[in-house]
Amino acid sequence: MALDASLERCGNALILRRGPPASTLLQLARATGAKAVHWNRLHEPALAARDERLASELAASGIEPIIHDSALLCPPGAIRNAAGGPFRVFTPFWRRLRTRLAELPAALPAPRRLPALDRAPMSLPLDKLQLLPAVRWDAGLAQRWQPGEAGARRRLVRFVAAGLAHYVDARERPGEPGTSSLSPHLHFGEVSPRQVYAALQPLSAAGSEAFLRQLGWREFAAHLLHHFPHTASEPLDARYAGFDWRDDRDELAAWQQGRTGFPIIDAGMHELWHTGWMHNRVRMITASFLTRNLLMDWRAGARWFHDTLVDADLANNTLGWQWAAGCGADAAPWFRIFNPVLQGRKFDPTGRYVRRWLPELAGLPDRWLHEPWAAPARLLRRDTGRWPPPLVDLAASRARALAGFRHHLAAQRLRSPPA
DNA sequence: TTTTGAGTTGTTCGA
DNA sequence: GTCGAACAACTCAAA
Repeated sequence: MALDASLERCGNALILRRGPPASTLLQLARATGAKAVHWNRLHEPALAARDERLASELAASGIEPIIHDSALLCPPGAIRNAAGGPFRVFTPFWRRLRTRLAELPAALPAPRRLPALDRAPMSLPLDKLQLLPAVRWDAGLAQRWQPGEAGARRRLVRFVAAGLAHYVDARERPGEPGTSSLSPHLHFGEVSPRQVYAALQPLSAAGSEAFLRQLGWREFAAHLLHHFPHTASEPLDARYAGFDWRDDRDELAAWQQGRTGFPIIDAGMHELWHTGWMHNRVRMITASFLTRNLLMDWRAGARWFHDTLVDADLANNTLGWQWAAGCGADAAPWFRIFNPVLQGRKFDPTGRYVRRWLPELAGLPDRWLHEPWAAPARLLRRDTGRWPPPLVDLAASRARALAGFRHHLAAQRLRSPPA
């Protein structure tokens, strides 16, 4: 209840209600004599449409809707290419957005006082909202995250002071705390990208530009979903619309539960399950594995990530999965298939990440850590002996994917030859 | 207006 | 062991 605590410090309190947005807010506005309702704009298409309806219903009842823009550095409709259309390639998009950052209005501080009402309206108790799952799978999340503005602020300050200088090198190594871990806080609006931009000033520290560029990806994802709202469920690259993805429930479950036999994949899926978060490098490796080595529909992977990530964000998730599957804007080319053994060796060379999430492999020497099936039998102790054999053969599954994509794209060309 | 070059995140193969 | 080529096709902006 971090928000309630913040409001209390301003001399006020949070009021919880449950019901259809317009009628619930109208009732509350009448009970308190409010003349206006303020909120921040959301850009996810369904939520933007809901809020637009809400605004017109409030206005029709004489309550002024006042909408603020704090979720993004720049509203998605505002960035256009020379032809007036949306960008579909990141770098030109980022160059354009980058030139506009200096003109951003500064982030305002939170108000010190919010005068309390004479008669406090009724609030539902928090547990009435039933926000927590009946089966408490979420115990590990509380250890990793501190929700609320204070937790977000602390993370931002610590990252700028200690993380930024090593960001360029450390951000690719999942075994080290090299990234900001701000994603859930940004998603829930506990810190705004403009506050992050302000905290990075004067942008002279090593890593500032590289980190800012990652905020640029967040903007690009929102930009794409805004201009191409169908991409949450359909590929942006229409050539892939009819691709015949495999559908194997057992293999999907093995991937979800981290039982593929590939340590970097399984470590990632365990990290996701236990903390609600996964390092970005490992998101790419696990997504490449599902969509290419297992040749399964990116939407199945996107759904799992959306259900398990604490930073689950429709725009970012869609961009990431379509990138990995090769069917999005500026996507990985179809022939780029990550090899989980090479990726593991390259980005987790000392095995810190794999050993943290897969303790049964902790005793294996670095040399074999990313391919336990190839280790000499004398090194496999009883605990590592139960390690599942690889779910697929890497070379064969790679060849299957390449043949499948090549065949599909050739058939597409026959159907619709280039103009 | 047309041409040209670059573009987040790789792997494999053969010289 | 190292290195370059091949693996395609398309967007965008600068020249």
